[in-house]
Parts: sequence; C-alpha cells; structure tokens
Amino acid sequence: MGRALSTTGAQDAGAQDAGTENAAAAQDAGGALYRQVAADLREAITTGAYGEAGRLPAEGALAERYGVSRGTVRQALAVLRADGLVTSRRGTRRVVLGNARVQSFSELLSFTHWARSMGEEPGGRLESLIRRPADAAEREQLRLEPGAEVYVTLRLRTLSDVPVMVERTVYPSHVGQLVAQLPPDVVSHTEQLREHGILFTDADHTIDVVTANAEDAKLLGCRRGAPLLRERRRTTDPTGRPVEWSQDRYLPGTVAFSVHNSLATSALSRHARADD
Amino acid sequence: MGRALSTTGAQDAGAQDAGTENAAAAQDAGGALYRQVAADLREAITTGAYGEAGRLPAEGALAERYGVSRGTVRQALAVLRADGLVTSRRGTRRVVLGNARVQSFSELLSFTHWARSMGEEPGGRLESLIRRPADAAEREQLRLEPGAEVYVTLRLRTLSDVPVMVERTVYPSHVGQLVAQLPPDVVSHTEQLREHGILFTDADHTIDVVTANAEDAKLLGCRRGAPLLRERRRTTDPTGRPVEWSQDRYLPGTVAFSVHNSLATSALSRHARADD
DNA sequence: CAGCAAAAGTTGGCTGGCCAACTTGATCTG
DNA sequence: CAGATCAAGTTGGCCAGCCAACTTTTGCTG
Repeated sequence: MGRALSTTGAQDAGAQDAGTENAAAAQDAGGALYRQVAADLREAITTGAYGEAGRLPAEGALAERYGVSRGTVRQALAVLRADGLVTSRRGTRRVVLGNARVQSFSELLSFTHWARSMGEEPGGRLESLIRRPADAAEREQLRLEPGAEVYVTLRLRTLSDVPVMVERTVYPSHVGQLVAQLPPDVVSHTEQLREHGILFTDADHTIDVVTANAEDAKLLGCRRGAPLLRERRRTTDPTGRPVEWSQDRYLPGTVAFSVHNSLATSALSRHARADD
Repeated sequence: MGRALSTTGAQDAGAQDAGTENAAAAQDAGGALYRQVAADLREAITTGAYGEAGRLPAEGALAERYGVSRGTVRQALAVLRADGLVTSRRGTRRVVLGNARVQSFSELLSFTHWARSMGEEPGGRLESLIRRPADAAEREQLRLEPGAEVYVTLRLRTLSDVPVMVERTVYPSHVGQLVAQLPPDVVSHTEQLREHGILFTDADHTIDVVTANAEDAKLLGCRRGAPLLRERRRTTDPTGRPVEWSQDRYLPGTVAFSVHNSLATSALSRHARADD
C-alpha cells in the first residue's frame, strides 16, 4: 500500500524538528502514528488487497514499510485484532479473518450519525421532556445523590420519515439543562451536546427483547404487545461520570447489533434476566 | 479481554515449559505477567478496594508495586480499559468506571459453561443431525468450496429442564464428523470438540429479534409468531478457519446480551437489517 | 481574594532491543 | 517413503528510556 504515511515520508529528513507541521498534517488522518497505520491496513484489508484468508506481511516488514518501529506496528495490529479483522498467533503471520466494516464509536452512539452513514435521512420528534426527582434505579445508574433531579426525554426516531425507534433518555441535571434549551426539532442531541462540551467516551449496552406498551404502540404504529428490540445504554464522559441513561426500543427488522470477541479481547457477555 | 480464567485461556496443558520460576508462584492465573497484574487489579477493583469512582495508583507506582516495567503495567491496564472497568485519559489518574463482572470467552461461547457459571443446570436434547450439501449462504459463512458438505444440528437447550433456547448449528465436515460421533445426550458439544483439538478462538455475533416459526414454537412451547431473541454466531479457530455457524433463538426474558465499548476500543456495531 | 502563571504529576506514544515460544518448511535418517 | 530433526521465520512478552500532551495543584501577582 503505497501510501507511506505522510509524516514519515521524510522519515530521515527531519523527523523530530518538524514536529508541529507534520503532526498537524497527521491529525486529520488519525493523529497517532499507530492509528494511521491501522487505518491504512484496514483499508487494504477491506479492499481485499491481502485476499479472503490471506496472510499479512510480518511485523518487521510493515515497520520498515511505514517507517515506524515494530512496537508501533504491533499497536496498530492490536486495533485490527480487536475489531476481528485479523487473527494473531505466535509463530505465524496474521491471517485476514473477514472484511467486516466496523462502525465508529460515534456511529454507534448517535442514531443520527449512524443513519447518515448509511445514506438514510434521520429524523426525530420530541414527544416530551420533563424534570423530576430521580428514582432509585436512576440514581444508581447515573451515580446521583438522593434528592437529585433528572431530565427525562421521550423521542420518536425515524428513518426517511418512517418510525423505527422510541428513545427514552434520562440525563443528570448538568446535562439535562443543556438538552432542555435545545430547540425541539433538533435532530442530533449528541452532536449538540458535544458542542457544549459534553463528551461521550464510554458506554455499556444491554440488548434484549421486550413487548410494546401502549405508548410504544401508539408512537411506532404497532400492536400493543408486539416484540421490540431493546437497547439499554449508559454513557459516561472522559472523567467517568455518567451523562446519559437511555433505553431505545426498535421495531423488529430495522436494526441488528453486531459484535466481535475473541480469546484475546472480549467485552461481550451474556446475562441472566432476573433484573428489570 | 476478560480472560484469566484457568479453563481454556491458557490452554496450558503442556505446563512443563519452564520459564515461569518465580513468576508462576504469584498466581497460576495467567502465564504472562501482564495478565497476572490485570487479574490482580481486577480483583481489587471489583471488591471495591479503590471505591466506586476512585482513582487508581499511577502507572509508575503500580510498576514498582508489582516489580515490573511500566510497559507491562500499561498492557495490563489496557485489558481493564477494554473491559470497561476503568477510564484512561492523558494527564490524570485512571478512574474506576464500574465493577461489572465480565464473563470469560468460553462462558460466552458455550451455553453449558455459561449456565454452570450461574449455578443453573444446563441440558440439551439433540432433535436432529443431518448431513447435506452446503447452500450458498453456508458456503459463504464457512468459506467452503462449491459442493462441500455440512453437518446441521438442531438442539433444544434447557436450564433446569425448562426450555429456553433452540440452537441450529452448521458445521463444516471436518468438524461435523466429530460432532456426529458424539453420544446424543452429551451436554456440551464445545467441550467435547476442544478435547478433539477443535479450538474456538474468535467469534462474530449478530443479535436481533425474530418470530417463532412452527418448529421453534413446538420445541419452546410458545405460540407461533412469538418474539424470540436471536443470536447468530460464526466462530473460527486459531488459524482463522470457520468451525461453526450457529443460530440461537432464546425465549424472551431468559437472557440479555451486554457489551462495553469506548472511543479507545470498539467492536460493537449496529447494522441495517436488509439482509436475511 | 480572584485570577493567572508556573510547576509537578500523570498518561499517551514511540523507539530499540532482547529473548522465549511457536509454526512452518526443509533436511536428514532409518 | 514416512517420520523425526533441525533451522529459519514470526509473534508474544518484557524492559528501559525519552518526550509530548494534558490535568491538577501550587504559588505568585495585581
């Protein structure tokens, strides 16, 4: 892959002096070197440059090609391994596992971002926004003191004007205050919050099946008792403080969730459902 | 990342490989140093040693405590970060995110192992096992040549004799041959296959909702058209060769799937459901 | 005392090196 | 020719060090 990484293109030339310049150029490609290498290899793999079950070049060869150390290459390959694109065993070259397109974190967290990445037109209608004291479960999830207040939104989300999902989100007050000031027709709360300095960096998801209640049925246009795919999500900011506790209910056939895990890296788990 | 468990993770059958003089003394939890450190920190975090949203010691301090280099500590912390146990930002100490118990890889892949880890009694009844040419979709998933044959099993899985899941699995012939020789009352195919040298190391999961067909309804004792939580799973061995293509259908309320992702590591994604 | 500047503390990132463990293919041997 | 042995190639793991970027604390200044 010809693309020898802009920063290191002049590797010997003046690698360290021109730090600022090159760093800026690198930024739009992914900032860190290992991310650029990972992005380039991902591109090569998904376009089939190494074949269906082909073998990748050795770490050393890649290090030389990109003009980086082997450690950096290993960091890049760890990313691809975690995404399930390649295997990784001692003693033999890495093998291409699949060419699965893995969405970015923001595509996963933001309905709007996700929809646009598929070429669909996302929409959202705010049904209600109320402010009230948090109940026990909400205090637990959002790590709030007794008596703390939360903002609760109910939104109907659409793809090309077709209802697909009901979203019930609970915000702690410091976030909810911002949400309450947004115009009711704003499509992406996530993007608006980011511009106000609220960052989403970590999320825990739980996925199961529920039946539509009266409210769901009315909004989604399905029967009461109809099955819905539910995703419950707790999101935290970079400091680890919970910023969102949301429950999305999708009409069947509109979405599926996909995850990769391996002996090396696994974050998925299966729970018994005594809760809720 | 979760692994650290004795079962498959280390597959340390040939533990004779010396190398681990004093290191092994610490714990046989995991061969590698960073795994031992990770296991120890996980233990400390889940028992609340650092508090709910407490701060971890600095990398340097941990390195000194465990007598390893900072790089090794960073490797261990990367494991915990991927599991969603701690945050990780430049400039400040890591913060405890939660004390989520993350299942091991084998618990996730094996219904039997998972059930036992919850104290339930898993059961399974083989309804049918047939051998036939693979169709196009199966060839694609299992990466088979045209004309290749597959073994297809249909099993009803139970917890304490209560039906909870219907499992339809397609095996390539080299695995299916082994499955076909198993006694029909064997509970865990996965464990049996491992003893025959078939290892499961990577898996892709897709989770969505379907309605019960006549066969599902009969086996699970639900109405036809009732909602089921479906997990489709393709599993590969260490070399990247597909060894299993399975479709599990759970009764609502019996399980939920849970996953963590973050800006740093994300393997979960959301798909449109045009397929299938 | 408020606000700003400097300093200290901490993690992210990268390098270079070394050895062990493992896989694979070639070579030798009976 | 089958099987064992050996050598080369490759990844896993660990170390020591360095600097940059960022956060928090401290201390100074107006």
